[in-house]
Amino acid sequence: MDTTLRQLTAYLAVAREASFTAAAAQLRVSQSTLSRAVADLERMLGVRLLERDTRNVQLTAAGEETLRVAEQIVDAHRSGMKELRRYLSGESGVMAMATLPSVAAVLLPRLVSAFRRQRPEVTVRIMDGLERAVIGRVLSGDADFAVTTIGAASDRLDHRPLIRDRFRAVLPESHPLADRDELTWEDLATEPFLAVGPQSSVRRLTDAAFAQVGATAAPAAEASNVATLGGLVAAGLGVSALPALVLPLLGPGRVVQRDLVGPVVERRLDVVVRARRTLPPAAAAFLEVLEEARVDGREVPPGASWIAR
Amino acid sequence: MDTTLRQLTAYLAVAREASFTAAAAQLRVSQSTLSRAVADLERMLGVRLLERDTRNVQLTAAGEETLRVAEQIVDAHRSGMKELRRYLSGESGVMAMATLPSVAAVLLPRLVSAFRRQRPEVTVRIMDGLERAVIGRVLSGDADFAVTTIGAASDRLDHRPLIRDRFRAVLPESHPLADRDELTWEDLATEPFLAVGPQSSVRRLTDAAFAQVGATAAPAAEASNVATLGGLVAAGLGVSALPALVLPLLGPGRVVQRDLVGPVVERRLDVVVRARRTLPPAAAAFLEVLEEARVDGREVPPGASWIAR
DNA sequence: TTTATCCATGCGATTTGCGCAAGAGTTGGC
DNA sequence: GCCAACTCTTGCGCAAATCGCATGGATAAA
Repeated sequence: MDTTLRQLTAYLAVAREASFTAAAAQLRVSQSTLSRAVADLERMLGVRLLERDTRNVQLTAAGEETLRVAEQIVDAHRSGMKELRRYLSGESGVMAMATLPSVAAVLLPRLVSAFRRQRPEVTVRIMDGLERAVIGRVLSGDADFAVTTIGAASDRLDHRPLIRDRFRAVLPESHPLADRDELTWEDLATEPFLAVGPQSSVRRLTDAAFAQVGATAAPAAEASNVATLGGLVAAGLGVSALPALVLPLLGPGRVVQRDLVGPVVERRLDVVVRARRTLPPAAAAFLEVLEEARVDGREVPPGASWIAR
Repeated sequence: MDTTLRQLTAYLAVAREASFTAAAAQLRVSQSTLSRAVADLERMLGVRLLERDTRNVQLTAAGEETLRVAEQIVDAHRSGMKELRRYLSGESGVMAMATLPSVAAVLLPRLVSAFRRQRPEVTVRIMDGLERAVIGRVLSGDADFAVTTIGAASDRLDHRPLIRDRFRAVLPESHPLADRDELTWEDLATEPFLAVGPQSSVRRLTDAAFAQVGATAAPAAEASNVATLGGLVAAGLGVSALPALVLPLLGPGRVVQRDLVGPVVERRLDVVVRARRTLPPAAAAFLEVLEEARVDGREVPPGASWIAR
């Protein structure tokens, strides 16, 4: 047989109070319960821990040592469980997410800031990359979840829509088409087109949109970095089309943006998690913040400050 | 309600083995017991810890964290109780004793060495001093016990005889009385007497012995340090009488020792402990060594190596 | 399709835990 | 010197927890 936490806790209280009666009041059990618990502990250890006459309770040398050990054990239990409960409630721990660079740079800062104010002890880990890499992070478990476009379904992943992000046209400030409030993909097809790199999920969508209106010309230039793209547009090399969320990353160049229709093209950002896996509590808490922010199903407005509330 | 060690241990085994059946075999309980214990733990924490289909048992993120915490707690209990049992058996801990300088220097070294060989992890603390200080150490609890003469009984102390230590005469090598094999206190009374300091328990006995033979002269000199006394005797300033155990401390001077009778005077060294107090296990173990060394009631022989065996 | 394996659960027996109340011993006041 | 008050111990009975057995349901392997 081995000692139980119950016994150690009982002994601890009695030894600290130097009284069975006082300890019983403190633990809200009857005094006889403690008498038995201590007697059992003594029997199991084979030593007298408390020297008790009817007036005083006094620790023996063995009792002192047992007190120290009992304190360690009970405290390890108490603090361990407390820590665990904080983890389970999402108050502490690590929240690891993977997402596209635009989401990471534009959407997350305010949300993370709000989340950290709510749960200051959660470590937030953000890994950004292109869709393929982001999905890979989730599949490998590096990330608890992702916010990303998702090209192909997988039975190893679950996903649900989070936000719709509409493409807008991007033109040099002085471009003739900049007069109009609204452009079409056919309008863009008449101009040299500046595209993002072929790995980007955005590229898939622009290619598809042009194909839909029967335009097949290759891009005039490609840049994987959006700021570079912004610079090229500002320099008058051509026009582009990008999701609203990406626009703040265009950089300091003088460009203008316009509504883009015919057709309206959106990319959909989903929350992606591993199938049949429960999220770590801190990550679940972050997802709540994410979805509570009324982002759900909403479209990203043209301005960048849409999440300000 | 709070988690019990039973539950944590059960979860630990299941999580480590990733199998209820294997864990049950390891813990030698039925598989249903573990199934319940884990379910209870999950219910109390309000989280699913193990994702189990009929083929695999897999930890959730919460399960991983719980595993870490459970390991800490169970390990703290296991190692704490192990340490405690070692302390209680006297294998570890501290043995603190107080004793007279002669005992400390002459009697203890061999005993402590034997004891340390037997129990290498016990710290031995020896405090030496004169009787009054030694007794004080025991009363204050600084020392677990003492080996000392004990002048006055106290109801706060228990004591039992350990060893008898006979006084012997000490003379300059070339002294006329050195011819004889055996001297009397009357013989010594005819010579200048070199006494130990008035605080020493030895002094009480020499004074009493001289009084018994009707000699009342004051000592020719006093020295609290026995080596000093030895030097004085060697220099021919007079003679002395000291317990056999003290003689090895006389120092390098050329002195001789002789049996001393008329009357035979002994000091008795007792083991002194606090009344109504249990000894720390390590101290009790040392006392056993002390009393097992067949010292009990024996007289210190003239040579210093009497304990060599 | 059958078989084997694994976890969950109903059931009954046993053990454990608990409080009440009485007992025993000591202190302090009258 | 006796009694009242206080404290720990212990007998007893009840309630709850714990356990193992046997069974059921589900799935993977043969």
